[in-house]
Formats: sequence, C-alpha cells, structure tokens
Amino acid sequence: MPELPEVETVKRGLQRLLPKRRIKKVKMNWYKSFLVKQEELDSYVVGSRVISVKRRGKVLIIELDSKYSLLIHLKMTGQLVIRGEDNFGAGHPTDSLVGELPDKSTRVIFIFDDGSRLFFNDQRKFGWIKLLLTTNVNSFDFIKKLGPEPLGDKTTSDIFIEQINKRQNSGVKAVLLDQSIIAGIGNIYADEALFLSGIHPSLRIRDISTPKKVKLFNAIREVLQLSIDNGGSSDRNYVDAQGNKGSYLGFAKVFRREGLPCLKCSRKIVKIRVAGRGTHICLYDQKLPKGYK
DNA sequence: CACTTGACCTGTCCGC
DNA sequence: TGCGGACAGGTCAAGT
Repeated sequence: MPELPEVETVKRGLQRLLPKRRIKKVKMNWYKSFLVKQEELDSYVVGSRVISVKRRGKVLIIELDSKYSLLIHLKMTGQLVIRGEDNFGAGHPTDSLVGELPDKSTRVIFIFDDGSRLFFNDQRKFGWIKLLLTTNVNSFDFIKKLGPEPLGDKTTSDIFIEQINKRQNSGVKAVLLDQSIIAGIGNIYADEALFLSGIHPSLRIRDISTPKKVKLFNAIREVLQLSIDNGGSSDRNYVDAQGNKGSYLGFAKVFRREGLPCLKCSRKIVKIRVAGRGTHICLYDQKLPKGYK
C-alpha cells in the first residue's frame, strides 16, 4: 500500500537518520529483491556513505557518495525499517508492527559502520532495489515516465488538467492510478479524493467539467497532505522508518469504510470494482449521469 | 487506443 | 481444525 504519503513518511525518517552513515555490509536474503552484480555491490555500495534520501512518485532515492544511487520501490508490502544499538535515539517503538528483525520477510539488510541496520522487508517480494549512476536516475525508464508530483510547487491545477485531459476516454480512477499522468496516487487516495470532490470513479475525463477537475485536484492535494501529516495509512503492512504505523485511515472517509455511513449523507458506503480494483464510494454523492456508459 | 487479464508473491479471511 | 478459494494492491506485459 505504500503510496505517496507513505513513501514520503519513510523518506523523511530515512533522511533524518541515514545521511553520513557508511554502509559496511549488505546481506541478501532474497536476491531477486536487489538484482546487482557482486562487483557493483563491492565497488559502489559497500564502503560508501549516504548523502541524502529523496522521493519521486512512489520511489525512494538514496544517494551515495560513490556517484551511485539506490532506488527502492516498496510496491505493496515493502518496509524500510532502521534498527540500531540505540535505535538512533528513537527509543523502542511501542506501537510497532514489526518485532525482532530480521524476520521471515526480510529480503535485504544494509549494515552501517556504527552497527545500525536498515532492513528491507517485503512479504510479497514485489518490491525492488536498483543501483544506478546518480547522473542516470532521471533517465531511468521508470522515473522518466512519471508524471508531475501532485504536491509539487510547480504543479498547478492547469498542469493537472492538461495531464488528465490526455485520457479523455478513460474512467477517472484509472487515470489517477496511471503514474505517467500524475505520480504517487494509489488506490487509497484515488478513492478518497474522488469522494471529496463528488466524482464517480467510472466517469470519463471528457464528461467532467473544468471546475470539477479543479475541485478534484484540490481534493488530491488535501488528502495527500492530510495523510503525510498523519504519518500515512497503515492498512496491513505499512510502517515508517522506525517501524511505527501511520494513522491516516482514522481520517479516511470511504476507504475501508464499506457498510459504514457516508460522512456527507449517512447512507452506506459501498465497495465496487473499478479499473480492476476494489473501490469505495457513496452511490448518492458520487453519481453517474442517468444511462451512463 | 483503452480496457481486461494474468503474472509476480504471501498471508489472511471466509465459507464449508 | 483443515482446506480451497477469493482477495489484497503496484506495475508490467500480453491479449481483446
């Protein structure tokens, strides 16, 4: 489930804790999570220091002082959790979802020179780590294809509308999930933003008025920011860099609220399937025009 | 071009 | 208690 707010939360934790630490050793429990040649690992990862941690869409970028960067995608069940002798002064997390590490879902361990460790856990093994020359990060296919950052200063409603207008014939939820249109939105925040703006997820882009599109853009920014402020959403697996859960789902208006009353009209939230995904909506506040499709 | 399905994986939950 | 199946969701590739 890590979407933009979850990845951003992890990024902030890593950026606070990792810079200047030197990687002493990398332990692979599942090689497919980090496809890298031993020579590259030895030359560009082991022995290098972390300069900074950034995020682009749902991807984390850890820049090393070896001219290389580690790119990490958590996909659905990835976690990046730091542990050390003193846990970097963070204390022992009380509401941690993860216990002793490593555990059975630990795929890769980065061991630092001060004895602290960064665990890449990934129950379903979909996540990946890549090693790239820092100068090549932006031309890496996955990064290159990403659309604008929804919370970026330069991303105005005009730019958002220009982007989604490229998919006139597609349902709006499918468009929001398309990372090349706008980066970072996943299933949770697509549902939340569409509810806030009162748009049915199957409505085609061409059938949405410009004011509604502006409203949708503002709703996207609102839910993403609210979630970041609350440390993201912990549905099943997600934890931050210290193993703590996020609390956004306590604020969610539709996601995982099927059967519960809509917060606008108190009718029941229903779960349907749109664009192949479980989708939570209020049928009364997110109507399709009569005879639509 | 747009949409659906399957693949990649593991764990949980539900019904029998 | 066990077992099969549906489901969870990010992305890509292949098929319709």
